[in-house]
Amino acid sequence: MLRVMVVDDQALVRRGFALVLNNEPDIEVVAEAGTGIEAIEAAREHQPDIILMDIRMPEMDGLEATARILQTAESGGADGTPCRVIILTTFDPDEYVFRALQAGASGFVLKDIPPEALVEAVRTVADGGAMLAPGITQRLISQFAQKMGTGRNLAERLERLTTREREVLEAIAAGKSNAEIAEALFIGPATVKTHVSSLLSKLGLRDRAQAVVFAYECGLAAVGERDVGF
Amino acid sequence: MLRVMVVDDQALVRRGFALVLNNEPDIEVVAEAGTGIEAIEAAREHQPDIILMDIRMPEMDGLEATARILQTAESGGADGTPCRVIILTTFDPDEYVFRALQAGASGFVLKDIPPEALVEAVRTVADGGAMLAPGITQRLISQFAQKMGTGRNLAERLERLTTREREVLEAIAAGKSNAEIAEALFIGPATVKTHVSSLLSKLGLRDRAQAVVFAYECGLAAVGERDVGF
DNA sequence: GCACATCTCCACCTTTTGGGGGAGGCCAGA
DNA sequence: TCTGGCCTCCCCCAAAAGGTGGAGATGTGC
Repeated sequence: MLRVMVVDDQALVRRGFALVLNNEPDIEVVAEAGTGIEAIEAAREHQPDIILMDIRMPEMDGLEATARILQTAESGGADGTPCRVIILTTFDPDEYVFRALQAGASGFVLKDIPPEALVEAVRTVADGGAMLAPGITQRLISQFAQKMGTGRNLAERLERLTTREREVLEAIAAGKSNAEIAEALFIGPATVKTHVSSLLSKLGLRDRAQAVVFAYECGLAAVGERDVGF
Repeated sequence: MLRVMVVDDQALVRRGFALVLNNEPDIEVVAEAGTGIEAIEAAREHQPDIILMDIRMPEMDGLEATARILQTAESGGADGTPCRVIILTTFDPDEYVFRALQAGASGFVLKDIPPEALVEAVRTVADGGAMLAPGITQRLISQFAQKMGTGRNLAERLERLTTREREVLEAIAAGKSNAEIAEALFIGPATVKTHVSSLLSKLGLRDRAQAVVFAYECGLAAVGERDVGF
């Protein structure tokens, strides 16, 4: 039995969703909340599997509440069910989607979703999947493809470099000094300087700082690969 | 009427999908293809609205074919319908998803999808949305949140900087030299040096190259914002 | 064999960078 | 009022970076 909690500041909306969900034999609405604060308390008390969360609410909005609930759920740890959140909203501005996914939401659907689709979304998310409104999925894909696709034209310039020069460029993009690069590649500092000069000239760059920018822009380096512990 | 093309190297699979789709009053399977090469030709000839594309195929795989079809569709331009592709596969390794989205696919679903869901996916994608298998959506979200989330802890370090120092850091991340930064901010070169020294020390960095890395990692700079024309 | 590219290193030089000071002006909060 | 942070700029200096030109040792392909 899927234990669901519905969070929305409008009681009528809550009742509507609860009705639809309780109509399913394997779904049970075990709690309701009207504000973010209430949601956090109720989540702790009732330990639902799924939370349907509105964004606009008094006291604390749904995104903030989502972040806090999922955060404590993680730190708590001992839960058999990690509890997953589906954001339910009337609008779909990018910023909301963005923050919702950051907060750890597993779904983001619009309130005009057909009842069957809502039920399906709940089951999908409970099953470990994620469910986004089609338009949102579309935008997520676009952004994803864009981030990954920018490298295409620049990657051609990359091919003009020799293997060694690419290795040096990678090291530069890791924030290494010439001396550190020499050590890492088991070559002399003078050789590193040769490679650096060569790759800068081939790529039309002026200094290693620009080389770092180039490495990120063309995909040779990517955000998240590196620990900035230097 | 939605004009659909089915691409799969197994004739039986094609017939199966065609049967399901032709059963819908508003959907018509107008073409079939058994290889990537055939798919490209058939797409040009029949101009379908939606293509259901298998990945594993002889001669040319579905991802390559997808990329080519969407590329020529873009360059062709004059099409009323841009033609959208749904990848249909038995497996879902990350690499495939990745390349599929890069190639421009609007959907990525597994072949064990229920018939109704497939029909819904076709309609959704034809409507401008996108449809991914729940697990894939989940992973896409994770990656997205990860990319965006890395900034959190680092962004705190950012807050230790003064406004001016952040501006200088942004300029550094744009590949500017101290002299160029001075010009851009209407201050003297000496002042720039002061700010640079200060921000490097505050962030625990050694040189401007590391500062560029930091800017990208914490989200101050992002791939795609910059034209690497230097 | 010869041409060609790559990788390795050297020396010499100029420019840039980064660190350590110090100093004046400005403004907000105690 | 005075303190402290911020922005501005200066000096001097050492280290790092970048450019130029040259050199020997490998290959690989014609």
